[in-house]
Amino acid sequence: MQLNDMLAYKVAMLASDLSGSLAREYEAYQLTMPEWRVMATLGACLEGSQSKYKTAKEIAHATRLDKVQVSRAIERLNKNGAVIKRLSKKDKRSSLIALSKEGKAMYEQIIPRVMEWQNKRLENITDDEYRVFLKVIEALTP
Amino acid sequence: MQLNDMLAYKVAMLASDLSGSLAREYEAYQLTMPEWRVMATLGACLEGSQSKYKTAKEIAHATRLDKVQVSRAIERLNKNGAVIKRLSKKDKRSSLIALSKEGKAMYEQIIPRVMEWQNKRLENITDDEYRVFLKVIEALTP
DNA sequence: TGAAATTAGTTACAAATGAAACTATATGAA
DNA sequence: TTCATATAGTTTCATTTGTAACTAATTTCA
Repeated sequence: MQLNDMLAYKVAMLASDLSGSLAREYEAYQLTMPEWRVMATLGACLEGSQSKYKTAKEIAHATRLDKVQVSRAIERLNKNGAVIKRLSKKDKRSSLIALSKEGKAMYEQIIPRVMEWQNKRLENITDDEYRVFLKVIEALTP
Repeated sequence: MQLNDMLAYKVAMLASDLSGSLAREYEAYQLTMPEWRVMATLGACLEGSQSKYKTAKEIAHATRLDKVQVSRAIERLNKNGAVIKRLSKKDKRSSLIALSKEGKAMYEQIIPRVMEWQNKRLENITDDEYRVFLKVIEALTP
């Protein structure tokens, strides 16, 4: 069996390539990958009717980062003014996090770049193929 | 845009899940992921007509690990007797690496487990779907 | 109630990682 | 040749990362 044939290896290669390539879109804003994921999560929830505040736990769940990474990302984003933090009255152990005005502006600058990056990556792939691709990803994820 | 919709994120999640899950198959042999990849590369080349010896550079290329990781993996595998190392006469800077007898035996124990693991993962996916999946991976990789 | 167990988030520490410097050899052009 | 440049692989060191311990608050149920 060739390493090339191996599923986990192939997917790991693709992931590392995609992540690295995508990172170039937000590195210009001095964001690390965990930081960008936190911002993306907070940005996404601005659109729906839900609260714009999320706890670190909710962010960890949405991004699938562990709580230490989330804590560190929030700390840095907060220090740089991209997110605000207020103590939850309901549960004094946790804070409620949201994008600040500056953070929202940054998010809105980055999102189109990410969309464009993704569209470019997908341009040689038909809708049908992509649908199957997503379905297989779904099926491979337990 | 939801984080969930994002290509790079989805693939990264899948990769981390697959790698972690596969790792359980070789962790029993005290191998780290780079070490397993090195062994898999050396094991795969036993089958063809090619030489069973590979340089660290060739291994780095095949595994897509960087040379530092390869150097460290080889060092540990060599210390544990899984690979042998002999100086290349052609180029005294580099060594030729191959699986030792014990290393080959270990490889042959692990490979069926990896195959089985992979087949199990793929069991809900049709051949056609898998073919498209691989094709999309191909198309996404520049 | 209230003591025991659980949970949110942070901190401290150890292991993994990666970039850059380094050693030894090889290549190439003057 | 010989000097400059390039390459293989290792070592060093700083950063990243993940695990485990910790603090503070909350929940559970006897």
